[in-house]
Amino acid sequence: MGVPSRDSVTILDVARLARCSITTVSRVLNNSSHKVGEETRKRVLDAIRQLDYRPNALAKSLLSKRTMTIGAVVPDISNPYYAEVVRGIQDTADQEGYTVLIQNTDRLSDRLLRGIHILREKNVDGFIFTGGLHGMEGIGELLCELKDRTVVIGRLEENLPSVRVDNERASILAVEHLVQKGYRQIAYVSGALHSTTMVDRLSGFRKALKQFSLPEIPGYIQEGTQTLQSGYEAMKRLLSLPKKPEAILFANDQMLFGAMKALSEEGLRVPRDFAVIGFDNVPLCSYFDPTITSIEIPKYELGQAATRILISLIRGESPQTPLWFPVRLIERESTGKARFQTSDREKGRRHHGKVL
Amino acid sequence: MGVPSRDSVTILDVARLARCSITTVSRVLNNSSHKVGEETRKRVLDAIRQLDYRPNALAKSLLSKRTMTIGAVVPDISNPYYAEVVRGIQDTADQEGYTVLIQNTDRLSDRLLRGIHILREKNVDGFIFTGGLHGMEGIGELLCELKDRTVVIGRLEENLPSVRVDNERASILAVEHLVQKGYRQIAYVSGALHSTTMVDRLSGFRKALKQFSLPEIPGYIQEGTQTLQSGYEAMKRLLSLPKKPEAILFANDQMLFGAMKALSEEGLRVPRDFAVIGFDNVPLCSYFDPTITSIEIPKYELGQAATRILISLIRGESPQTPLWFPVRLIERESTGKARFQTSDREKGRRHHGKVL
DNA sequence: CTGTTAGCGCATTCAT
DNA sequence: ATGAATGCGCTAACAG
Repeated sequence: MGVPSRDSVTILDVARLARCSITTVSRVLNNSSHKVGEETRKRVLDAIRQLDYRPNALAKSLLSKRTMTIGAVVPDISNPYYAEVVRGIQDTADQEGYTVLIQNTDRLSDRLLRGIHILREKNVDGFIFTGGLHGMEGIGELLCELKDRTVVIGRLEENLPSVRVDNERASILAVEHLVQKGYRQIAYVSGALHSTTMVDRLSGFRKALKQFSLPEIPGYIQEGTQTLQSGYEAMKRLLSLPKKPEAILFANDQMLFGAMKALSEEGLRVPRDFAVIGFDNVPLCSYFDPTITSIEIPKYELGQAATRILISLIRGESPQTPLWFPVRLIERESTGKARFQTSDREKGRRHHGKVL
Repeated sequence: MGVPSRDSVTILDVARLARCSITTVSRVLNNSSHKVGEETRKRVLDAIRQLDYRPNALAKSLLSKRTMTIGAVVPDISNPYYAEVVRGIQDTADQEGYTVLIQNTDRLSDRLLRGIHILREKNVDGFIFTGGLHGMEGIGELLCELKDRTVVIGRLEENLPSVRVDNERASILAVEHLVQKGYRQIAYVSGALHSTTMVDRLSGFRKALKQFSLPEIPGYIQEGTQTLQSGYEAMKRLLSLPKKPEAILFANDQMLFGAMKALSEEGLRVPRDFAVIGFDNVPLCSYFDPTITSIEIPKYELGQAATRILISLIRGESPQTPLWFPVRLIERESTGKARFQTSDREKGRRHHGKVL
């Protein structure tokens, strides 16, 4: 089926084979409201099939000013968190006939700018930004220029359409959970603070300490870089503190997993010696030993919603925004009973050091 | 800087402001070999800046037949393995001024077809395929049509330019390592066999058994689906076997991690009770407890090389292909000494059941 | 050195 | 019901 067609079958070729004008071909192609004779239509359809004709999206776009392409600017596609968000974007875009162009920034402001530049040059119909740069200069006005075709996941820029999760509240939720479980000396391992998400999670943690009248002990807030290694290192620092925490909240699961290694190296166990809780609820959480309590962020859904909003923006509609997404705490073993909680008799034995 | 320009500044606007013809503008834009007067050039450059003019890639492409876009067809971008490959593709493409359009197939043949269709319609200059569908019909001739602008990572189709790793040899390497460590009852947990990669890893395992004169014991080859859960389940099945294996090779690290949970649920430990070895060498391997021996696949480099080859193909060159990439075995604790190997006195106590 | 012109492939007036 | 002509923004022949 299909002639060994050269790649450049144009609408003109079809018209010739169907013995009609390109206008007519165009009409059956886009089933235009203009009436086309049954006879002719059939001939056209036939010609299209025979030639394996596919309309050239470029030419169409040049005319219509719409490329049916949206641009997504993300920190790093190989980061599982963003990979999931992007998948949500792609699937949703695909359903609506859009295609997605991705730019990685590695959280570098010049790469962000460059990414936007490239996407504009490629005439994308709209933009989705995620992985906000905290405190980045100059980006604001640039984005405002694109206000009518941009959606932000998070809060890169206040007055842009956006899709969000309440990271502050999520941290509070986590601390509340720990408090209910009887933990009071709570430490926090933050991610790098150039992301608004990480800024919010940290400030949520601080608010929670206040709210539950917990002490903020010096050294109990460590900053990592979202990586396994940085979690490992942060944990080492926490372990070297004179007064060790009872529970630790990590700004993402990766750092938590890194920290687990630091713990096992010292013969310490979770939740016996420490309670830990993570952020993101990656699949491994339910397969780790012990299973890990974590705050679930609806990554795929964020991408999906952002795309839906963007497309409706492109269509000239006025979608509701910002759209808030709920976060949930998934309780697992890692925040179970600690040794010092097993019985009243053991009270006071808390910090007598590890037991082999 | 920059007038609040409507988004439709064309080359004509620039020409008018610079009081010259669009040709001249075009010339300074692409620093054409045609000489342009210093005076004029300056005026043009100025106009461009004032109007914040950016050439329309669409129009350019329509003319040049080149979109500076390449299409990548992958199983699933949210799979960390492919996310890494894609990052290699994107970075390399970006360096060369190309942009990347990604299509996810979820390993469904109709989505593969659809993906190719979309990419052709968008006039990508070339294709990269990865995550080969094993035994897929009809795709061969379609791909051959695109032979001069397609690179395959793996072996989707034999006679296409490609970048490969020797997955068969990798399995043999793994088994060899286990044999050297003194293990002989070796089981294998495969991934889903619709991917050529998984087919090769399995056949490599079988070859290795022969090569080292090891027994292929019934039930010692399990098939999973690359997920944590399927690894967990496969391990459960292995544990229910009358004669349990001494060592297990997993076709990817995810399944191995899932299996670790099954082991710990039974109070079994690695490498004390079982040696395990994975594929892919994901970062977590060095942070897990115990650290995991794994076969490293140069994912990023594969994407990078495929892109380089594709671009040189597009340029009409004749790059060397197929290009083979080496695999390495990264030895860690998970293939260390087993209990039955600790001393000669313990010989014969091998399968006396677990010890708490 | 600079400008005029002719398309690239298509959708869309406006005629017929 | 059908077609001829126009132009989207740009580059490349081809004149001057």
